[in-house]
Amino acid sequence: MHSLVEENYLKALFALSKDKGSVSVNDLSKHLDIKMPTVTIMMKKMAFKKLVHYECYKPLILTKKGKKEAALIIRKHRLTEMYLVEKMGFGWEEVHNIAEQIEHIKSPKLFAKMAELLDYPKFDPHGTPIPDINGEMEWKAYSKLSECKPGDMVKMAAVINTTDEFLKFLNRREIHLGLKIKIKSVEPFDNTMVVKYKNHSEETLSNTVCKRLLVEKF
Amino acid sequence: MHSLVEENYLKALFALSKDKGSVSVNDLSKHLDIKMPTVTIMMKKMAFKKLVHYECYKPLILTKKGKKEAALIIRKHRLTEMYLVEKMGFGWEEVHNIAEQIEHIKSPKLFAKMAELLDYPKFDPHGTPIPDINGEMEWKAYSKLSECKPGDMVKMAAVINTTDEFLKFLNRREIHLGLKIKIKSVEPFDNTMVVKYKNHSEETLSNTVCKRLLVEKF
DNA sequence: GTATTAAGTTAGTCTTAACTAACAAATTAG
DNA sequence: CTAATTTGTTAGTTAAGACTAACTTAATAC
Repeated sequence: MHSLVEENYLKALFALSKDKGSVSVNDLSKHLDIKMPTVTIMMKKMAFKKLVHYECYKPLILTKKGKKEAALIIRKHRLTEMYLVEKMGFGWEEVHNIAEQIEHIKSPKLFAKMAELLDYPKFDPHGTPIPDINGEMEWKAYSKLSECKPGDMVKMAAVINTTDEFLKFLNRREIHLGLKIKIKSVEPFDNTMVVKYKNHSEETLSNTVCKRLLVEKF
Repeated sequence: MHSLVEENYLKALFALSKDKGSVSVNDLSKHLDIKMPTVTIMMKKMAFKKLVHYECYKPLILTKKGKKEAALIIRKHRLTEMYLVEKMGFGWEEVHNIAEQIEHIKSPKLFAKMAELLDYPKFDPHGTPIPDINGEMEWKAYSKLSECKPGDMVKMAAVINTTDEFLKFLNRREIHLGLKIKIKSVEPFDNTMVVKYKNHSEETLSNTVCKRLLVEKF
């Protein structure tokens, strides 16, 4: 099995390589808050274990094996988040730090039981997909709220770049998954949106916020 | 906070000092399967942190602080065991290894929530008392089954020295907490007991087993 | 009460995973 | 296309927590 440290490198590599497919040593270093020389050394070790493709001065690419193992850690993380919210009554803004620790627990049975009790959930409390037991995961074709037009009616599907602070902000605005939102207008200067939902009078949402909300149009 | 390693030393010291109040370096070394020189070094570090009283060539004694911190780790362990059995459907023989890992999670909220959902349990699934939030714990005055006499009617109250193997043995014999047992006879040669319970025909239990079962007389 | 054995300590080494300082390669700017 | 900047690597150090070998103190035996 892998060390806790290695698991964190795997997760970071997986998260950062979402779009480009590869990651620079520099990005990984910044993301983990670990200095570059340490990252280089670690990449060589992980290359030896066939978790990452490493060549001097080239971008880092997870191997198939590395990708799968990363996805399985993320599976444990998201199952835990879902369990904490659904079965233990935590708020969606409280679960990240706990899941960050529990994801490293070595017990297939524990996570199998969570999955069973949750009836094999496909999404975590933030709408993010939970990889299956083989590490496979698919994003539905959601749009960013920031890309919607005035007049659109949308439903909140997922939150990205979740931080406690951002989730608390959404709590204060009573914005949650499944919420139906109508877009009233978009300020052309800074792309601020005026929206209407539930019994709220019109709310103004900055572009920073709208870029982090994924919605389904209908 | 303490490292995972330090927490394991604390737990071991606490467990071993149950009766004598102190522990030898040798005992601790054997219990943790860590060589004596390493233990000595660790004891000096923990003495510096005021977790243990250490003097060269003298037995090890936990400080008040060390005792409390050990009890709080044990609290997390036993709450977790109880949660896994009561809320997730695990068997009492499956939970030790998982709890051994979860006891190190840093999240007062997680354990507060477990305690709340379990309605502030006083005992774990093996009948062992769960320390309270201040690290206080009291054993009820149970007897060992091995110390009972023929004719005694007793109720299973707790299991000590729990190992997976022993618990599976009890499962096969359908012996569980709360079970009412009648002592038929004791073999004077090896203290083997013949007992009767539920719809079982007479069962024979070795002294090794009887010494690990705590019962309430009635 | 000395000799032997067991327990405890000291000194020195190893591994993992971090760091800084210094250097090398790649990229970007002019 | 060379110069400056950014990115990446190498070398050497550190801390935690383990080890073995060798030595010392304490306990036990006769």
